[in-house]
Amino acid sequence: MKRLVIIDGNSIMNRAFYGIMSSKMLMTDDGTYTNAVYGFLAIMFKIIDDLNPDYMAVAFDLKAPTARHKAYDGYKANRKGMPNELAVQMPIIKEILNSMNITVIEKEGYEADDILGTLSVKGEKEGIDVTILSGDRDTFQLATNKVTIRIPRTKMGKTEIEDFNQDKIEEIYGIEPKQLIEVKALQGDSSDNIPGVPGIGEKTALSIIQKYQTVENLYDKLDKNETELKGKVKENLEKNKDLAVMSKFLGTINLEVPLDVNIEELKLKEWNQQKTFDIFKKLKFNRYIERFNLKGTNSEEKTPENNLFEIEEVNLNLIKDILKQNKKLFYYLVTKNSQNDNIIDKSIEYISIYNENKVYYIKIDENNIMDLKELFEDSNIEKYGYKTSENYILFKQMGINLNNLVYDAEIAMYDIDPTDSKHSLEDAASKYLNIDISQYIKQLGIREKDQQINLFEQNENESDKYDETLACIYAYIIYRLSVITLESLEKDNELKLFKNIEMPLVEVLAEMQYNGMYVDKKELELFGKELKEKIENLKNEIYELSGEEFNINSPKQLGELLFEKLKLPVYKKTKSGYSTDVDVLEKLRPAHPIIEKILEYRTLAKLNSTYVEGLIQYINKKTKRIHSYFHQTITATGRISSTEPNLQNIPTRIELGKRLRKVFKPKSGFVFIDADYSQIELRVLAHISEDENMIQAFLNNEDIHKQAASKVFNVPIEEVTKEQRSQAKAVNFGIVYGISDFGLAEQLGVSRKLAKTYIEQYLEKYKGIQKFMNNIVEKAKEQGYVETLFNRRRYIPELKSNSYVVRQFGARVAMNTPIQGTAADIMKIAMITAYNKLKNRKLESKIVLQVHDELLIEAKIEEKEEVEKILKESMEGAIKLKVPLIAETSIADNWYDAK
DNA sequence: GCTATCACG
DNA sequence: ACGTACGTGATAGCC
Repeated sequence: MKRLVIIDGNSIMNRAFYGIMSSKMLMTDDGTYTNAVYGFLAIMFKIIDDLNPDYMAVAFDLKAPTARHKAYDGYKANRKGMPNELAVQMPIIKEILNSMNITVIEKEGYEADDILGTLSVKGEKEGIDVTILSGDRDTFQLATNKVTIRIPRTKMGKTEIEDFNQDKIEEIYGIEPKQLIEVKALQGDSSDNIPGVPGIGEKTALSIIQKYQTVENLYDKLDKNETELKGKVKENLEKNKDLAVMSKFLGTINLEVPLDVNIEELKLKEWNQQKTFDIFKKLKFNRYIERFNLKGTNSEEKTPENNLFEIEEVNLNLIKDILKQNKKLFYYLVTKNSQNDNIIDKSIEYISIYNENKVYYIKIDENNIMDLKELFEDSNIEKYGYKTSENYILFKQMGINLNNLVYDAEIAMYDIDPTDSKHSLEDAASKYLNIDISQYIKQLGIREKDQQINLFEQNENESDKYDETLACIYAYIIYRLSVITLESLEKDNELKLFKNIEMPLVEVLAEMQYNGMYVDKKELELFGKELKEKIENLKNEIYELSGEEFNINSPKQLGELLFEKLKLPVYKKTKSGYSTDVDVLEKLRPAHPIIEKILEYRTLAKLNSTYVEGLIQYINKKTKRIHSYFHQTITATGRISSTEPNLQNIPTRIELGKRLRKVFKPKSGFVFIDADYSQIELRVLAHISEDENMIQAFLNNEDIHKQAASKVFNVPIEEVTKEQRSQAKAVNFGIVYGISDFGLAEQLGVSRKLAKTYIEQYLEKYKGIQKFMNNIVEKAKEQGYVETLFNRRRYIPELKSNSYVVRQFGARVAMNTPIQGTAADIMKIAMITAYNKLKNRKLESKIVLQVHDELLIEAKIEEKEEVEKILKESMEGAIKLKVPLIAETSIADNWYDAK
């Protein structure tokens, strides 16, 4: 006799999820729970072992409402949605079933139960033994002596099963299985929110059905007053006939679901080995891999995963020989701290290299430095590395020019997902390759340094061996990452971005860091002294006005003074107490003379601590310059960021702060050439939205904020007041940020209603922008991400959030990222172009700083005209848009005057 | 290590 | 009814 097993997918997943949850939450490296999937498979494999079925199918519910929902709003209304930890596992189990060639059946408008029922009838008709595997007893109504219901139960961590066929059910309940529908009609079912007849429980319902067989017959007899029922029970039954009839409908499993599958198609087939292996590997289901002896293609390789890795200490000449054929160098640099005043205070200790399933490490010293130089300067050999900007500088400090750099693993991963902040090779190995590096090293029996606690046991060799092994694994990981991430970039249409923009930019940013900016330390210290004197005076004035001494820098203490002692009005609160930020203080300014002093104190304290004291410590003793890091893999939009120190937020808006820029100077014989993109983000917006009005404004070289004011306030352009222009400017900013009336109102200090009319007016006049904003959010929801003009991608999972606030944020991000990101891409192109022109023409002028829409070059006086032209042309010609790109340049002897 | 604040585009 | 402008980094206070 042939046998068909039909599994109730949702109910078994549910069982498995809650069954295994308590003991341990299984998880993959990226934090996806796998416990339900694991448990489901355990149950499924057990039934396959037990019954050796010929056919198999798994039925799932779909979200769409069924006939039952349509008939009764309350149906399953008290069901909570499944927890997210379970929901994420549903697609995984389906994928696995798919790889095992086990049929998954789902049908819109029907529940899994209906599919189970329909298939079981079909199977029985064809003379097949049927077993239904389900977690709940609702399916008992389907039992016959050919259709068995199997219920798994978890007891003390072990799964036991119980089978129910017609005989067994009759024995237990004293009625036929399908009469359970009648029982339920009277009794109801709280878990599905089926009402039943009030006052009737399991015992009563069962005894009634035992006597009267069906609901219809019962009511027939009741009508004719032919029953022995009496009292409350009778009364309730008579009063609630409607409920009983509807409950019967709700509780009846549909046996006639229109399914276009034949039993023959459900025949169990060979698994797709590779696919199943890949998934199990990813889920870390190693026990299943072993149990079914699954083999994937990569398991034959010599990799850290299977302990076949060979590590060799070699001479660099061997590597040079090998690479004569290969032309691809996968390397990782190990550094040590340097006592010198290096720009990055490290030097190279040794290098590891991967080549064709072998890894090598080479100690670097005076003897082989020339070999290293030859290798890395060879422009016929492609370099594949990690944190290559830092590599570039480390090499440069040794007199080596890193040539033909084609791949940086960190940047590749950043381009794939710029919002992922995990950048380490450990994270990458686990995320992209499913390799657990620390586990692997443990397997080798090498202990980490900090685990070698006992001094007598401490072993120099072992500690070295640990570092060497790790470095070798890193080189191998870089190789593997290059394969997988380049594929991924190609798939996402980001390969050009990576190859033509991101990788060439590495050298530009490294050079910027290497060049640094000269700072006149004496002048900076003098400025600091001036600040400190003023701060001291202000401090005393504030103490006098408040009548006590306190820490003005402490928002807590300041809040207590202002709002408790002085009883000033509270406009805004923070999580931890009163807000004392500028907005609040500005409002309070007329209320008390102390406010003005505090504001001034704040400004000066900030200038002194962040920009005077802060900057001084970064002046390199040897070069007298500041060598900030320019990070390429931090921002969500593609912009560069700057740290240690951040040179992208040196004050400029307030005059006193701006004076700081006077201490940034070119070296003697040089000048600063500064260039600023004019309105780059609005120009980008005009281009991608194709808005006619905004394009015209830029083509005619109009004042864009003035034009906006004229549109928003409906006045001729000549009559726009200063105030109106400034308000419209804020609207333009708002548009770029992904406008909200609240935000604009806050910014302008007007009512939300007024802000709303501004926005409506604006979008009414700039129809193209309105269309763009709507479309981009829709598109982002559909595909899950937005892109810049150069296909830089940012995923926006926020759009799927349950929280309105988070979804709104997602929408603003969808609007802002293509604008800010495209502007960032354009600037990167301009930088690469300018850099290459300076380099190719062997000019001595150097790019020293980028501030998003501004580039600063330290130019040799003799080269200044040529360089100014290069800079302007590189920026304006970076790409041709529907509107011109304008870069305004100026030449000066310090950064302050270069504006 | 987190929070509040403030500097920039 | 809810509670928001986009993207960053550094410092000081406080637990």
